[in-house]
Amino acid sequence: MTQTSAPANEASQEALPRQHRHYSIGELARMFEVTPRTIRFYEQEGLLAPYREGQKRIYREKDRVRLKLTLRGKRLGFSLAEIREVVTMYDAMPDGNARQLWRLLEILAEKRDNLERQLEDIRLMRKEIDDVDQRARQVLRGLGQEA
Amino acid sequence: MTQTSAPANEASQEALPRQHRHYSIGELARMFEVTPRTIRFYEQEGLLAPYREGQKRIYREKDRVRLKLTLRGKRLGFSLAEIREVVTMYDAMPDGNARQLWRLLEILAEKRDNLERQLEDIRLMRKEIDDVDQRARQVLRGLGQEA
DNA sequence: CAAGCACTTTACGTTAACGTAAACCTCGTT
DNA sequence: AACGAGGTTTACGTTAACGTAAAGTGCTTG
Repeated sequence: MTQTSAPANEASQEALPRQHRHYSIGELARMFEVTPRTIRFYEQEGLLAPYREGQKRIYREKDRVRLKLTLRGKRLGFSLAEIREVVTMYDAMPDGNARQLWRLLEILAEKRDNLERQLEDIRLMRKEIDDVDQRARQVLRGLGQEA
Repeated sequence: MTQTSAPANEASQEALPRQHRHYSIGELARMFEVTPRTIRFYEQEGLLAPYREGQKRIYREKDRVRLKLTLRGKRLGFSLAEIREVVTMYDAMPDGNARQLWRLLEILAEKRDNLERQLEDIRLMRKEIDDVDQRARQVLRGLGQEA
C-alpha cells in the first residue's frame, strides 16, 4: 500500500494458454508483479510448496492460486502468519480432527468480522475523502481555477 | 491487524460529557485502545500537535479526530507517511496554492482507487471464506458433529 | 568457448511502527 | 515524609517483510 503506482488487483492475465499447468519463479513473479525474492520468501514462510526439477522450483496451478490468495490477503492487511494459519488448516481439512476444524471455523469467523469492520472503515473514509475533495474544489473555484 | 483480540472500529465512547474539550494522553490512549507511546510517536511523525500545559500534553477535539482518522487509515493499510500527506495538505488548504490543491485532488483520487480495489478484494475474500466454511462444516457433519 | 540468461543459496541490510527500559518530575494522598 | 499514579525525555530493542549483493550452476546461442 505504500507504493504509489497503484498495482492491479490480480495478476496481469497475459491471456495465455490456461493449460500451462506449471510456471517458473520468474513467470509467476511477472504475473503478479512481485520479485522472485518475495516468492521464495513466501515459500520459506510455509505459504508455497513448489516441487523441484533438479535445482529449479516448479509451480503448479495450486501454487499460483495460493500466491494469489496470499497477495490478496496482504492487500487487506493480513500478516503472512495469519494467512498461513488459514491456508495450512485448509489443506489439512479432509483428514483434520474435529478440534482443528472447529478452530478453523473460529478463525474464519474472526476474519469475517475483520472484513466487516474494514467495510465500515472504507465507507467512512470514502465520505471523508469526498468531503475533502469538495472543499478543495471549492477553494480552487475561489481561485478562478475550474475543477 | 495482527492482534487476535478484534479491537473495536472506533473509540470506546464511554458515553462521557462531549464537552470535555481536552484530554490527557492517557485518556486518549484508553479511548482508542492504543498505548501512550503510540500517540507520542504519531506526534513525532507530524500527525498530532497537542499544545502543552507546562510539561504535559493536552489534546483537543481536533487532535482526537485526527487520531481517529489516523487509526482508521492504518486499519485500511495506509502508512503513516501517506496519512500525514493527506492530513497536512488538508490543513494547508484554505491558503494553499493551486498546485498544492491539484496535487491533493490527485492523491484523493488515488486513495479512492485504493479503496475500490480493497472493496473488490473483500468481496472475493468473503467468498473464499464462505467456501472454506462450507467445506469445513461438511466434513464436521461427516464426523457426526453438527456445525 | 565465451557470453548471457534464468535460476540457485547464503547472508547481511533496511524500513516502519512501535515496545521497553531507565531515570526523572509533580501532583494529591496517606 | 513517603508513595503511587500519571506524566515526561532519551535511547536502545524488536518484528515483519522483504531488498540487495555475492558467488555459483546450467543451458543455449552467436
